[in-house]
Amino acid sequence: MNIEQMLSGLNPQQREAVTAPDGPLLILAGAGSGKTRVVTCRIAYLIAEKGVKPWNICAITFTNKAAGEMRDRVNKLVGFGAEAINVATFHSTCVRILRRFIDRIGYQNNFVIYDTDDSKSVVREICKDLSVNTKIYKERTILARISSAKNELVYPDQFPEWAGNDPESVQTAQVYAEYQKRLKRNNALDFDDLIGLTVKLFRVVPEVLAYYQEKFRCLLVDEYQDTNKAQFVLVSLIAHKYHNLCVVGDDDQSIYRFRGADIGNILNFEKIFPEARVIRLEQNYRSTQTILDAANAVIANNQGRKEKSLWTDNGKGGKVILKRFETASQEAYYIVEDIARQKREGNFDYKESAILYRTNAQSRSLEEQLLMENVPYTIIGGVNFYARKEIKDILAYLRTIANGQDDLSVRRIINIPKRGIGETTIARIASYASSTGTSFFDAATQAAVIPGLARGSAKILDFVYFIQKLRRDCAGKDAAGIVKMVVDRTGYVKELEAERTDEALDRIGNIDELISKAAGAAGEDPSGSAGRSVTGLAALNAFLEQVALVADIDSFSDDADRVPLMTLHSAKGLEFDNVYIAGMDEGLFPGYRSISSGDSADMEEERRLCYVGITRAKKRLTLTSAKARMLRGQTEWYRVSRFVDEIPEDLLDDNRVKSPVRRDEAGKTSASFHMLSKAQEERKREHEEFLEKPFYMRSRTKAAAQSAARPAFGVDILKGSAMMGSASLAYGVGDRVHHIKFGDGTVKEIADGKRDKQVTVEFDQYGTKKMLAGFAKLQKI
DNA sequence: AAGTGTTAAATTTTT
DNA sequence: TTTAACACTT
Repeated sequence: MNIEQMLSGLNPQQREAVTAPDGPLLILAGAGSGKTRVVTCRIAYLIAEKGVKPWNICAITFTNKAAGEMRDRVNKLVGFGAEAINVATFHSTCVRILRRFIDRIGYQNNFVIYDTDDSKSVVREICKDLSVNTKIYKERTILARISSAKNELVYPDQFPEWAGNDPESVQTAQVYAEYQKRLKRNNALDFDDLIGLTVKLFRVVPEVLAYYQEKFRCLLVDEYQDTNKAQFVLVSLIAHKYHNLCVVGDDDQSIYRFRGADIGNILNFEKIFPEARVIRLEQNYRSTQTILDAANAVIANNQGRKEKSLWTDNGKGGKVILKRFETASQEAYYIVEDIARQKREGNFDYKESAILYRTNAQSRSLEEQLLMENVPYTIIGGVNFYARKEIKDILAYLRTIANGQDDLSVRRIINIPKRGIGETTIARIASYASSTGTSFFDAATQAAVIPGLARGSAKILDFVYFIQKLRRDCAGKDAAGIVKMVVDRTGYVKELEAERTDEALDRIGNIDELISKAAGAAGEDPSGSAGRSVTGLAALNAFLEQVALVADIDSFSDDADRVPLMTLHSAKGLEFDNVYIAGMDEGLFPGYRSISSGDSADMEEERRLCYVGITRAKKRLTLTSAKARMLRGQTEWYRVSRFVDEIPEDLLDDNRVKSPVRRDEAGKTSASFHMLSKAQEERKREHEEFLEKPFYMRSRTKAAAQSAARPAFGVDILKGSAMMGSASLAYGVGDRVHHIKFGDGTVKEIADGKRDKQVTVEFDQYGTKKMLAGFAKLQKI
């Protein structure tokens, strides 16, 4: 594409950013301001106008998805030579560097990558071995502290000084040191090591650094607001020679502080690079002005930020819709109904209507409702695909085949499927391994000579031979073929099939997916020499490499017309015509932790998350809230989120009823509310007064919590609106009924549901629908 | 060693 | 509510 043409399609600020001369450049890109476009155009500009060689450009993102998108767009823009540009995530860029040079700092180049689960197992083991009291010092906490130390480039020897000498830190220091030793022994790196050890490599081996300073002469970093200290240092080191560092980000969208992201990196960019040029992109091409105004109003309540204000020349658009419900299921019902209606009326496809929420737990009630109404959906996130048990089992096999040094994987599968190898046997092998200084697998090879294993050694050797045979038989197979072989020969799927449960079927489905992912990865040689398909252990290694660094969001595509459900975090970087943010409740969003932490930085991060959510919407935004919802089995009560109050009223289409008598969504069925006896009314009032105080401010003694939920109305009144209606259904199977939206129909079935009766009606116009009696508002005709 | 049952415990967000 | 860790039984 012609560069003149390309530039003429940009607004002045964008053009300035694209054509800015060499030197540090900070692009403050508000939500929807065409950030990716600017980055890709700049890359094209550098190549075409500045004579920069494609292989001297390195563009770094956080997710594979972002990298993939950037890759596609760069390819289109640059054409010849584009494939030589490094477009990759922080982690995969580091892996590539380490695969090549990590032996310079005493590691092996064929290391494996541990995920958080693996790390946790290692920590658990260490705690056992060092007899750490995990009642006081939780494994999770220890792991979190190790991780944040690594994010700050604090290595084990520096940890005591860094952390202090309170008992917990002393304990953590020991675990950290041992953890690092074991990882090394297992030839493994965790996620944080990928960054941290690359930095170490650069610091310890100057010629390697010098090599990359030359190679990545032009460095571009996306989502810079999410970088942590280690990533900052990494980038600074590489950019130190040429200062050609272009960072793009939005401090208002920094939402990963909890895992070490340091918003200071972007806020202080100009202090660190005094010659930096700063360009603000404030024109938004995504949303309506009303949505932007709402977002601006919310984020304005944050202190530590770069002042900026988004605007658009899109129209004003409709107001932000705000709905308040009694319960989470009513909230879900409304959202699903509304999505269905938008689809019916031809306003928005399912895939254009996204449901966002703060916590994954909230997806449940929404999912139930979507199922009930037969609305297709996809949930993004939750348990990472590669964290699922069955997938981890298969992967452990693959790792064992690829590299017997990874004790964790070997031990994971040594008794899967059951081979009669128990804990004591494993412990014997482990101690033999550590006394002889070999890996667990190598020790197992010697089972015959391990003291105390006389009887069990045959089983061990069977396992060893099994693995060795698998290893030999990899020859000539591609990754998918190898996965298939493992699945077949272990009998993994067969075993699941025998279970005959839904869950087992699910797992089989996941394994099939793994195989097709492997098939998709086939032939893709990560070192670049495309075209030649790889087989055998090389193919296996390539696949394992790919698999280690993927997130769920990476595989999200909007091919199928399904309603996407995801957390606000996952939604960052995406956009939808019609967005619902569910659970706008104080205590849920913002979460009670950030309310009670006393650290305003926590609240500001929540607010940024809210800002991210609002700015996902292009045309229509709905915020919903519920008075009460179930949280781990208990009903908790919420008032409306403060973020809602931060939106000016004139931007809101607000259904919060101001009149004293509340009519809930169920309309007539909630007449039950008005049939309470005087005494009951009184108790309900008392209860509500008590509950004025949100749950997270009440004393948390068990007794108090129980008496709060039980003696007064609590749960009953919640379920009541639905249940009381169903206790006396005015219709039965075979009756003709009328529905306010679907018109007339015949009742086909009435089934007892969890909360309510589920009525199946065959409507004359709209076909068969299943609905909850309490909400359906069916009238006998 | 494997299966069963009990208890406790925990819940943000994920490259 | 759901999950994981632990103890106990067979």
